[in-house]
Amino acid sequence: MRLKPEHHLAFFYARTGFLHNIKPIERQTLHLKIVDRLREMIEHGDIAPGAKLIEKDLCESFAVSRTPMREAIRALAAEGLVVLTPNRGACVATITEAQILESFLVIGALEGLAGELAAPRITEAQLDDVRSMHTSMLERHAANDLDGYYIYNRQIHDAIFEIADNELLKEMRRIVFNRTIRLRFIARIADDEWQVAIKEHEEMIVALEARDGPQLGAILRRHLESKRVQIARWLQRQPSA
Amino acid sequence: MRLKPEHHLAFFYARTGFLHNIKPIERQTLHLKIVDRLREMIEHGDIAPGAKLIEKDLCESFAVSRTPMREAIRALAAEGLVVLTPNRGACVATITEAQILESFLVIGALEGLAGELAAPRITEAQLDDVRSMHTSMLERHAANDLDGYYIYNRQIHDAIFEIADNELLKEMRRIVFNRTIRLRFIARIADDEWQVAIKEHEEMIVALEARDGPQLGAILRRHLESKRVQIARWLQRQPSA
DNA sequence: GAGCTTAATTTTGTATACATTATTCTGTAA
DNA sequence: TTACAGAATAATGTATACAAAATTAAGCTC
Repeated sequence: MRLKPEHHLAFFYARTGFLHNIKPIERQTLHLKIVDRLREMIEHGDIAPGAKLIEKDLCESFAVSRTPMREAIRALAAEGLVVLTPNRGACVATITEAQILESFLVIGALEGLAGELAAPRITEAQLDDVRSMHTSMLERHAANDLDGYYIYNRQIHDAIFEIADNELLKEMRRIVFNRTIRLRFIARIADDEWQVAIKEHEEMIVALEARDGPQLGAILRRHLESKRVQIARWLQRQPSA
Repeated sequence: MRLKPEHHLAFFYARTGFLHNIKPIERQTLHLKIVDRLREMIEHGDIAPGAKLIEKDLCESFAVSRTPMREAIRALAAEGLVVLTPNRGACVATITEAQILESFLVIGALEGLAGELAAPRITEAQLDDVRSMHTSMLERHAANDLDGYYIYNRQIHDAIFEIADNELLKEMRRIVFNRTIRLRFIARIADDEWQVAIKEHEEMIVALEARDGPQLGAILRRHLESKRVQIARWLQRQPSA
């Protein structure tokens, strides 16, 4: 049966257990290092959404005591990557279909602003870089290499945020991404949607060359709206669970 | 001498010290309660930007041990309200003029999206509520009551985010506000700017009545841009430090 | 007194111990 | 078997103890 929007995408619920092949962590400011490692593992799906984080297991896996581990978990909870329940510990945050679609609206607003700011500021050198990424992206598309395509696609969007030169804006994007990034490891684009995305990227280059902020902002908002619709369709296609 | 954009608004640097008149904290899930209290104190300016958070002092003030206090500080650091330096503890985050202006750009993007989403969704009952807040706001303006004006102004903007019905969007706004809220306790609006703000609010009501999302979004982006310019002027006017 | 070196103190970072709350297991009754 | 009660276990929550780093103070030279 199909998942309702209010249902979770965490299809399985796993106890953490002892995790193998974990690099040891150097002493001092442990909690920051643990935060990075746990975030990486959560984003990469090594720890499933909804999985409970058992302090003891994680401590043994990382070979640290509970003090820095708890500090790390609290920090991740403040970021929204983990959910705390009093006296019942922490779970990896789950995300509903509705929340995924919500997040694309927010990312659209952020990318739109990034575009508005970036276009008037871009230097010739930066423009060359973006053009080069764009060319590489087209090559990956021609080779039907979706993973490669995504890498360059991501580079272009990252570059726009860099050029926009607004630290808070980048930070907000990072936070939103943190909560939806797992999806990018599974969602595949359809061919016709891919064509549209390419076309929108062409328009972005034109707007950048024209240093037209409002125009680039509008294109990016439209681009993210396309992605949102694409994800919505992909979720529709998913077979159940 | 004037502060350069890269200089901090934290004009004084205070050691925490024992804080008096602190309500005791009930046991269990202490760190969450401490987070709330510390956040409140930081936002209200009871602990100055740049002030170092001495664990021992804070623990004595709140009558808790270092464990939950450290967890709380780590959580606040993840929110960006506090800055950690390895082996040197935590300071209340400072904010530069440039960062303040950056934050208004981001808030503008978020409010713009909120407007786009809210206008097509608003019910007659909700519209009546907003109209009522708007009327109250106008009254406070007529009475030259700036504090009262800000309360209703805030209510209207909150209402638009509520009607937009996007949890992540609200969360992002909360995070951005957390980092700039201290400013709202000091920045005063000039009379002509006040007039402009009122006019923009009138337009917002019209767009809401027309259920015109793009229009409301545009107005809100412009409204926040006005605020940004207003804050920039206010910062210019500040006598030095 | 200024500037440096070094010891004393303070503060942060980590590990462990104890208290409290959840969860699981076991045995019994229907 | 199912349902429940209560004990046993395990997990989280908090406090304290110890280690390492940073800061401050003291002493010394010039």
